[in-house]
Parts: sequence; structure tokens; C-alpha cells
Amino acid sequence: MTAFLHKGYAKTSMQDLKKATGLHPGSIYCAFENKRGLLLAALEQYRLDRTAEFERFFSAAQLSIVNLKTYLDNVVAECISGDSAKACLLTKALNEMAEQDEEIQQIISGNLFSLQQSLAEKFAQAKIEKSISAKKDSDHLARYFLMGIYGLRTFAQTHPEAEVIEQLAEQLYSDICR
Amino acid sequence: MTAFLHKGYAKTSMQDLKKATGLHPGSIYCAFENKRGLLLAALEQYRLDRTAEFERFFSAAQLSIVNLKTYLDNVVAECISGDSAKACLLTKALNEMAEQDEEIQQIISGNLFSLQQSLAEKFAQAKIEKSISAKKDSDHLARYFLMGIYGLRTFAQTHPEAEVIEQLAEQLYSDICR
DNA sequence: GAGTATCTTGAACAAACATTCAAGAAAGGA
DNA sequence: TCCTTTCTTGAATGTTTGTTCAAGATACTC
Repeated sequence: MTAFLHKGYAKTSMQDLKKATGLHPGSIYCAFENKRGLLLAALEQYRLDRTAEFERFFSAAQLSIVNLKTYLDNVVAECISGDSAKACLLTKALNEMAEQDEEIQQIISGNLFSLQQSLAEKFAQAKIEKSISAKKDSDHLARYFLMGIYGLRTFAQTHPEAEVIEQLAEQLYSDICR
Repeated sequence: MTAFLHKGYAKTSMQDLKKATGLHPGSIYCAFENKRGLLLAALEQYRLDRTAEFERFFSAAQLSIVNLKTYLDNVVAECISGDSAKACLLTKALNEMAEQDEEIQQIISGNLFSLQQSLAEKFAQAKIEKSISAKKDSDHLARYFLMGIYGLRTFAQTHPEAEVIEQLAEQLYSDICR
């Protein structure tokens, strides 16, 4: 995962993967069939890691809206860190490969759609808790929230100043709650 | 430009570039030194094209806020088209190369910062024209607008349904004007 | 502890890659 | 028309790439 996050799929060579995994080419091919298979496995592991992380954020005994804010703050922290290991493998791979590999594009889209649906559930909960107006559409809020996160992550790659990213996230949050 | 937009830098081979440019390897190397030089030239051409396009959008005899909306609508149309040739070379290359090539990351960041500043000018104009509250910070508005565009473009790669993208853009616009 | 099964190793492979360059074509000037 | 200069060509070069596989190590069974 970190190798692909750092160099992207195409630029990550088998030697890089050998170094990153500690496995020799033969073992990698035995376990994952080929380089693409390793990417698929990395995407699956990323999905597991991130859904577990998501559950952790939202298992806190707080109002949903508070957990959503904490979740956003964490994204901001990842953006500010400038650490490629904390970037999003899904959007990174989507940007690189969507045009060329339809299966991978669909896997990534599916994962991101799951995240969107999970977020929508949390927004629905926030509506029940009266943190957010009942008039708002949870699905739309989730899409807008996700769009904001995508935007933040891209923006941070050009402008890693903490205050700027924090200010943008704050506006995003208040636009969603308003 | 279109070759790099379609396959990304690493996956675009010299043969692809030969086909795309109609030039033979020798000529390409004579004119651009190497593959990276061709990317630099493509980035420069993209900058020229996009600044010209920007001027065209904002030379319309309309209120600045109207021109901003038209500009956004155009981004939405590009997103919906699903045409890789209409994607943003800057964000695409930024995602792929920022981690590995500092010079290219700085060129791209510089170009995107110019765009941000140009947008800030238009927001300042909109304030003068009373389309937007005088209390708002033009620079912040420009950053938020740009962040929204980044988000839209990424979102559209997973969810190319026109209505969804249009709805997200509409919310972005109204959040900025509010 | 012998024998079977599984896993690991890293050298070897062909294909594809970016890059070079000497030969040839075209253009321009006198 | 001839010479000089500039531009174009595409085969050849040496890497690097992803991939394979037979040999060796390890683990497991009886």
C-alpha cells in the first residue's frame, strides 16, 4: 500500500515491491499472480483498514455530528502531515488508472460509494439527533462532504499550510451544518 | 497534452507520443531534450490555453458573479462529458508526480496558485458589485471555489451522473454566494 | 528420521522502455 | 544548379521492466 501510495502504480517497480514486502518476485507472483494482483490485494487491505478506522471514529459515544467533525479533523491532519503514506489510495489509484482499467475503476468506485453510504447513515442519525435540519437530504450531504474531502486532499498537495486547510475544512463543515 | 491526460505520464510511452505528435523520437528529443521536457512543454501549453480560456470567460459583459457561475458550469460540463481530454492536466500530473519530482510539483502549484489569484480578483470584483457580502474574504472564497472544483472533478470520476454533479456544483455556488 | 508437500529463492527471460545517432531529405542562398 | 544548413528519419543501444522456473530451503507427516 505505501509503495503504491508513494510512487503510484506504474512507477512502482517489482524491485520496489520486493523491498516493500520483503518477498522475492517468485513469491509475489505465487501469491498475487502478477503486479496488478498485488494492487488488487492492496486495495482490499486498504478497504479493510479504512472501514475499521471508520467504525472506530463512529463508535465514540457522541452525537453523530461531533463524530463527523472528528472524522473531518482527521482528514485535515492527514492532509497537513504531507505524508504520502496518509494519502488516499482510492483517489490516487482512481486518478491514475480509471481511464485504462475498468475493473479497477469499478472496484474503487464501489469502495468510495460504500463510504458515501456510511456517511449518509451518519448524517441521517444527525438529523434524528436534531443536529442538522430535517429538510436536508442525507445522501446529498454525504456526497458534498466527500466532495469536500477530495478537494481538500488535492488542495493540500499544492498548499500544505495548516491554517489554510483548516479554514477550508471549517467552512465545509459549517456549510454542511447550516 | 491529450496523451498525458489519457494515460498519465509514466504509462505514456515514447511510441504513444510519436503517434500523438506525429514526430519521430529523434525530433522529439531534439526539440524537448527528453520525455520529461515534453511534459514540461505540455504543461506550459496547457497554462497558455487555460489562461486564454479564463480570459474569455471573464471578458463577458456580465456581473463577475455571473461569469463565475458560467465558469463553474463549464467545469461541470467537462466533468459530465467523461472525456479524458477535458480533464485537468495540472491536478492529474500533480497526483501522479508531486511526490517524486519537486520541480514539476512547484510548476503545477504555481499555475494553480495563479488561477486561485485570478479567481480572487473576480470575487473581489463581485464584492464591489454587491453580489457578495463585503465581509467575505476574496482569497478564501477563491480557495474554497477551487477546492470545490477539485472535489467535483474527482467525484465525477466515480459518479458520472449529470444530475448529481450539477447538484453538488449548485450547492457549492450557493454556499459561496450566501 | 526419512519422505512428502509447501514455500522461498534469485538468476534468467523476453519484451518494452527511453534515448541516441548517423544517414538521408528538405530548404535556403548564391 | 550547387553548396550549405537545418530538419527528419527510424534502426540500434543499453537499461529496465514484469514475469518465469528450476533449484534449494523449510515445514509437516508418519
